[in-house]
Amino acid sequence: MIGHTTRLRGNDNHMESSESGPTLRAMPFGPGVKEAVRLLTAEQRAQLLAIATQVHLPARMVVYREGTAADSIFFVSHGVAKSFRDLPSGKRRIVAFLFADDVFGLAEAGHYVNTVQTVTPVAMYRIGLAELIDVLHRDARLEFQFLRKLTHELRKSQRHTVIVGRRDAVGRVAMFLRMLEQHSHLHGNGRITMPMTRSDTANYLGLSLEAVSRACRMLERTGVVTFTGRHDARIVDRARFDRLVARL
Amino acid sequence: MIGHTTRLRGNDNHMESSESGPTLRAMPFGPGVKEAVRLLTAEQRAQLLAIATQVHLPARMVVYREGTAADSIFFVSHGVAKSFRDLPSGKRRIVAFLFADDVFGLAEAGHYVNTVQTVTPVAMYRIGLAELIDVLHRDARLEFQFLRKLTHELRKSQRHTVIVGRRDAVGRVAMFLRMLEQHSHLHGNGRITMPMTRSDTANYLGLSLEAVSRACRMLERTGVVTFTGRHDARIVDRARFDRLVARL
DNA sequence: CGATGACTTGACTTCGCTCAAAGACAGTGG
DNA sequence: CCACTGTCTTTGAGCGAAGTCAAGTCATCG
Repeated sequence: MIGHTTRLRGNDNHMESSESGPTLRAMPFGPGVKEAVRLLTAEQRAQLLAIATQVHLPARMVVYREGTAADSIFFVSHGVAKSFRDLPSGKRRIVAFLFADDVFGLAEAGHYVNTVQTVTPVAMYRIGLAELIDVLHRDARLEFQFLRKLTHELRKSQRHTVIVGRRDAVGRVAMFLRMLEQHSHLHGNGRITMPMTRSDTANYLGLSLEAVSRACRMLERTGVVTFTGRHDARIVDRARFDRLVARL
Repeated sequence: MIGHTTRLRGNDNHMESSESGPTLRAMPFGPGVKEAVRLLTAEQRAQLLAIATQVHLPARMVVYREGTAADSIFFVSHGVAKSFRDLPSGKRRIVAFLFADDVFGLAEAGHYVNTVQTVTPVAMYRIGLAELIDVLHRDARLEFQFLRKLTHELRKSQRHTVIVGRRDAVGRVAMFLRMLEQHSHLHGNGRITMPMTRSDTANYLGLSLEAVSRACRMLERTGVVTFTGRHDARIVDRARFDRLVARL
């Protein structure tokens, strides 16, 4: 089910330097914090690490295919993947991009509903479904963090629906850039990395890849964004950019 | 925050004939069952009932508004509501329709993210957020059912995104009818009730209401569906209907 | 350095949106 | 019980924006 993988057992106890177990990131329910934060405590991460297998995949590898029996769920620790469905017409709809601190692999009726494929090289943790459920049944606090994460994902999906519902291509691309910016805001100040292809972007936004290309060119021509290389953008005119995003 | 309501305390213990507390409906993770089922046991429902307030609302009432402080979550027991956001342009996007056994009111940073308004008269349970979290922290099994429900909602939202991503109006309307059919399959055999207006349907599908109207007329003219009254449809030619749904 | 795949650009078509007006329905009050 | 009225819905004409088809350019990796 999984392609070629390099497996490192994560259960030889003590945490590694940069990696100390699966993580989740989400917006909290309550007031106060207004952006997504890491949800799990060190102990909770250790608890998950104990039943996890670390997996490294190169770019463009299929993690699992739609319809196959689901036995594991996955936690992204580094890299980007895409979750999609191929439609009868041959078109492909990307349902979500998966970044660090995201979970994927939640089944329906025992089978995965989407196909997941890496976009960049990805480091992730794999946990058997049965083991995870077992842990969750024992630890309500930990389970609650999953509830928060799922709620967060639901909102993201709803936002995605709103984006796709827009009529204008430039607006959709602008919203997409804004979304990516938040995921790569480690770089700071308008620098955005778009690891995925134009085709992936189009499939995510419900546009043709030509329309995405034209929209990007338009953003550049009007001086709102500059592209330094195909996968690196930079917001130049933040005010006009925000106006494009809001105008829907 | 809530409009005019008729409140019946749900915590005078013993269950009423038809209503014995909040419910959830979702597709299970594991194999076997292939459709959404009721998730909660009688004891779990009673447990929630103990902290719930029953609320009855007439049609077109706002339950809560986007951006207001979130202190409760709601369980629909009967009727239909819509969850939407009003966009800067004045357009409205309906993010979900809420049916019996659905939950709504999950907050983000202490505030509701969408506005919820009843479409038909709605009977529902209201539970204080603090009380619910308290119960969930005490009962991992119950909490797990919420996890299943949330996962189910995430899938529905993803499907919604795919629908909205379609280009053709008739296909989108057909998928919408199929969705409604599953929610009213109690009636059985192609009879579908559409409680919402054309305008609501349009806002849900990302179409203009004229486009929805034309699509319905088209479906009728080509003999795929018949409309007996504005809010009642019936699938006549199932084969061609399925082909319309699939052709995307 | 050459080839494959990704991206851009252009011409033409299509389909849904906008604007506009007329037709059905449901709830209200006489 | 029925006419009235506001809302919801249908239908039409014209326009614009994105899709499709078709070349041509660029980059990336062997």
